[in-house]
Amino acid sequence: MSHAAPRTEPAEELRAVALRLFVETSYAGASLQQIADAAGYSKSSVLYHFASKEALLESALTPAVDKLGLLLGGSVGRIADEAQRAAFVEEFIDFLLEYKLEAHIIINQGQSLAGIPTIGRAREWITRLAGSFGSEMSSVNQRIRIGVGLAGAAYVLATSAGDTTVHDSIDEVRAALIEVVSELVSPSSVSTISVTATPNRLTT
Amino acid sequence: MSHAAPRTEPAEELRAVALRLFVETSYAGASLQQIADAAGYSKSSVLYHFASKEALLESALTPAVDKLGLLLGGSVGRIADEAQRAAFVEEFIDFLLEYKLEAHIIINQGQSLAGIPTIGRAREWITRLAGSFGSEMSSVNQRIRIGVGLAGAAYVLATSAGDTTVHDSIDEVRAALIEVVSELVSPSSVSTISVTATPNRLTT
DNA sequence: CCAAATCCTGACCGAACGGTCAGCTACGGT
DNA sequence: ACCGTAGCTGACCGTTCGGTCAGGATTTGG
Repeated sequence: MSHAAPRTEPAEELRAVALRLFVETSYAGASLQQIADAAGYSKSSVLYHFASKEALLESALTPAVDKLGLLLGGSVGRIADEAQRAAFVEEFIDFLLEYKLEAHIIINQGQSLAGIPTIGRAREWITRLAGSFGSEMSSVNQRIRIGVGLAGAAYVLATSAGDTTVHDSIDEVRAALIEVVSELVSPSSVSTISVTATPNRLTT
Repeated sequence: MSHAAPRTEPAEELRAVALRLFVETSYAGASLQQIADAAGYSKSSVLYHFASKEALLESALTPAVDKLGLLLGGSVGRIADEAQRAAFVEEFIDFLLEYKLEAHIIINQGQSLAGIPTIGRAREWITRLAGSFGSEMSSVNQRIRIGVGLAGAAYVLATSAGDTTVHDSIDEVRAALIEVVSELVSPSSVSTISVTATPNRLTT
């Protein structure tokens, strides 16, 4: 059955192409025809591999949402601890780095796509995450810090992925994001960041 | 005159409804029929007031983009100064507070709508803004701080507009946003931020 | 060799899209 | 009374949408 792998699996390539187009144009704006053309297949072929446009979206998002559930399900109660929170931020940034496009869709189009099961799951996880942060101190200030940090980080990553410009090293971006989000989430103790902080270093 | 809800001018109400739907669903996802239904008019009536769907979007965004140009055009050179940068952040947050939905569209759908003139103008302004920030110190760290701050602030505002839980006072949100974005943009001088009470109430 | 399964496609469908147009009503100016 | 115009609408047009279906290739197993 699985003798040779001549090229990347069609379903996998379709997922990747669809994900890209769902971010560039929106889910509603990206048509099956565009996805098929971009992947080099016919529209019928797309619907052979995936029962519907919605199924294609779900199939493309499922790995990310599963990992999100794993990440939050395992450490949703331990965010209160100051030290472990830093570790969580690092994990979360890595999650965003791995699933830039998926995160972008969930964040920016999550509201209108809340009816789709996988999206709904993701939104529940995020709500639970926000709740575990807010249970400790639910001041407006704290909530805004968390919102700006997480949404801002996700946006910067997802946009840099689809856009031309920046070709910074991933490690640099990762370190900077971990630093700034840690600073936002835990305002008091910035100094305890174990990541190499490079303040104001010129690249050229 | 025997219509159900409309008290304001038809064109103005159509702009408002369209703006809301363009954010909730995307520009591509919101149809003229939906907009017309939501506003209590027929699709033909929408196209009587606005030449096309694109013209409707432009008409709805123009005030915000004009103000953005005014804001950036007048103060693109003084951002380098540390003290005036704080004032600029305050102005910018007020801009975001006044034009939440418009900012959300420009940020989240700007890439796919770059061909539309008004959107293009807005994106040029933002590029110039980022450039004026980056000219001083273009480290990866700094660029990410700015990106997270501005995008995060805009996202938090735009989402809170269409979402639940609005019991936060506007002034509280404003103060918190100004504080956190100032902290992100000017990492050194965090301690003393004087938030002047500027009336951000303007009838439109 | 044949049958079954896999992959892929063009032709086609009803619905919805953005947009055009002729015509309706209401009303102010003369 | 008349007319012009502003506001609004239903009917209609061509196109594209997501989705169905029958069937052409190609491979595989017996």
